[in-house]
Amino acid sequence: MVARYIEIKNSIKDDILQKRYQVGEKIPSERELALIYGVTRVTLQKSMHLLEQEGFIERIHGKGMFVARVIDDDVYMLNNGAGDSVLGFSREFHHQAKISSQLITHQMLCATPEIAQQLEAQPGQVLHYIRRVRLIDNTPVLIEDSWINAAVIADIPNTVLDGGSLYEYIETYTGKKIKFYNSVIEGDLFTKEMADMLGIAPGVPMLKVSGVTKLEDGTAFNYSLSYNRADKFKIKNNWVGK
Amino acid sequence: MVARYIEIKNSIKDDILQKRYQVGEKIPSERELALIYGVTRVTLQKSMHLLEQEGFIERIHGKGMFVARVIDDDVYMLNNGAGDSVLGFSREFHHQAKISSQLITHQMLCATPEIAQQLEAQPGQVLHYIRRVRLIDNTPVLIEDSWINAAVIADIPNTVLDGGSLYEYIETYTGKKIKFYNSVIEGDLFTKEMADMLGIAPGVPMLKVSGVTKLEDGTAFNYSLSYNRADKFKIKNNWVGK
DNA sequence: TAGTGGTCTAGACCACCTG
DNA sequence: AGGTGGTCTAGACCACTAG
Repeated sequence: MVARYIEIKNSIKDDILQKRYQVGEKIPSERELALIYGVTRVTLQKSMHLLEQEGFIERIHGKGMFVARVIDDDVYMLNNGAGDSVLGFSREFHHQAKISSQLITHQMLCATPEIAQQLEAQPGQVLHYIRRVRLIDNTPVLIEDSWINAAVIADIPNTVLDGGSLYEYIETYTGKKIKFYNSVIEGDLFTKEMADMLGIAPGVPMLKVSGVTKLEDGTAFNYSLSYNRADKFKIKNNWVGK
Repeated sequence: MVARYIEIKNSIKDDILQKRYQVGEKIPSERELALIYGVTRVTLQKSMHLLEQEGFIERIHGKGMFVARVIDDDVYMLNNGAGDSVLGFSREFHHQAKISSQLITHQMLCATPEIAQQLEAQPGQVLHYIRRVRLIDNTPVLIEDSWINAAVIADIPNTVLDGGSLYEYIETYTGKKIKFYNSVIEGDLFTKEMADMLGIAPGVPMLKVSGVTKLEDGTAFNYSLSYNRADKFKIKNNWVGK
C-alpha cells in the first residue's frame, strides 16, 4: 500500500533522473501536475515538498518549480535527511559498485548501561554484537560495529552479514519498516589498530557516524558506530527553510 | 506574517523545552491539539511533522505522539536538515557562549569559473571574499571562507563581520529570507598554516563543510567553506522515513 | 471497539512575481 | 491582471494499536 503522493514523487524524480527535464528548467505548475496525476493540489504539494527536501527541485514562490543541479561526484555520498542512503550501505551502493563485507565477529552479549540506554532497553538485555569491515570493489572503506536487540531480532544469518542488506532482512523479519535514524557525525583519526584492519596508514582522517535505528512502531533495535575513510566518503545535506 | 502551523510548532517545541512534557511522555492527540489551537487536523499535522523532523517528537501510527529524548552534549552541535543552526554560527550559539570573530581579510575579487558556477553567476562577477577565524569564549574553533556575490549584497560593514550575524544582515539588507543551503561535509586534517591560525597542533582532525546559500527567490548569494575543529563540533542528523 | 495517526478531496483566499 | 506557490478549512475514509 504505497501512498499516491509517494508514487507521484518517485515518478517526477524519475523524470528528472532520466533527463526528461533539463537542469534549471521550469517544470509544470502545481495545478497542471495535479490535473495530470488526477489528485488535488494538497496531495501534489506533499510530493513536491518531498522532492524539494531531497534536493531535486527548488520551489520559488511566484515563479514556479525548477530542476536543481544535482551534484555528482567521484566519492561516495552519504545523503543526510533525504533520500534513502540512511537505509543501509548495501542498498545504497550495490547498483554502482561491488559491495562486500568481511565479518570480523558476531557474538551475543549483554547490554552495558550505556548501550541499553541508547536502545531503550534494560542493562543486561541480550544483544547481537557484530563487527564488519565493508568493501567497495574489494577495497576496505569502513568498519562498522552494530549492537542489535535480540528481543527484536533473534536470528541473524551470517549470509545476511556477508553481502546482503541487514536492514532489508530486518524489515522482512519484523514485517515493519524502518522509520527513525538519529545519528551524530564526528571527525577523528584512525587508530593503528583500525588502520590495520582497513590496510591503510594510521592517522588518516575518518568520519565517525553513530546512531540509533528504530522501526515504525518506535522500537529501537540497532545502535551502530561506523568509522568511514574520509577520503572515500562525503556527506551531503540539503536544508530547506520553513 | 508567520504561518499558524509555524506558531503552533514553536509553541509545542517550547512546551517540550520547558519540560511541560516529560521525555517519553505521550502528548495530546492530533484531534485534541487541533481543538486546543483552533485549527483543522491538516494544519496541526504540518506542525507535528516539522516537530518530528526536528527530532523533538516521534509519531507512532495507532499509538500517538511521544516526546523524544533530546541529546544534550558538551560539544557544539551543528544540526542538519532540522532546526536553524544552518542559519549561522552567531545566531545559533550566541545564547550559550560568547561568540566573536577575527577578520583576517575582506576584499573584492572576481569570480573564478568554479566559484561562479557555484553561485550561478558569470566568471568575473565581482565578489566579496571574506576570511574569518571564529571564536567561542575566546577560543578559536573554526576558519571560514566566504564568497558573496556583490551584485546581491553590495556593502558589508566590518561591524557585521566582527561579531554580528552575517545572515541576519543579509536578510535585513535584501528583505528576503534564506531558504536553501546545500552543503557537503568532509573529514580532513588541519594543515600547518591553518593550525597556526587556530593556535593548535597540525594534523588535528577537522570537519570541512562547504555549501551554497540561496534566498527565497532562488538567488545564490554565498559560497562558503568552513574548517571546523573536530574536537569542538559534532553534526546531528534526524532522519524520518516516508 | 475505540482511539490513534496516515491519506485524500474540493474547494478558498493570500502573497509573490512578471508583464 | 494573470499565474505561481503558501496556507487553511471541513469534512471523509483507511491502517494500525490497544484493551
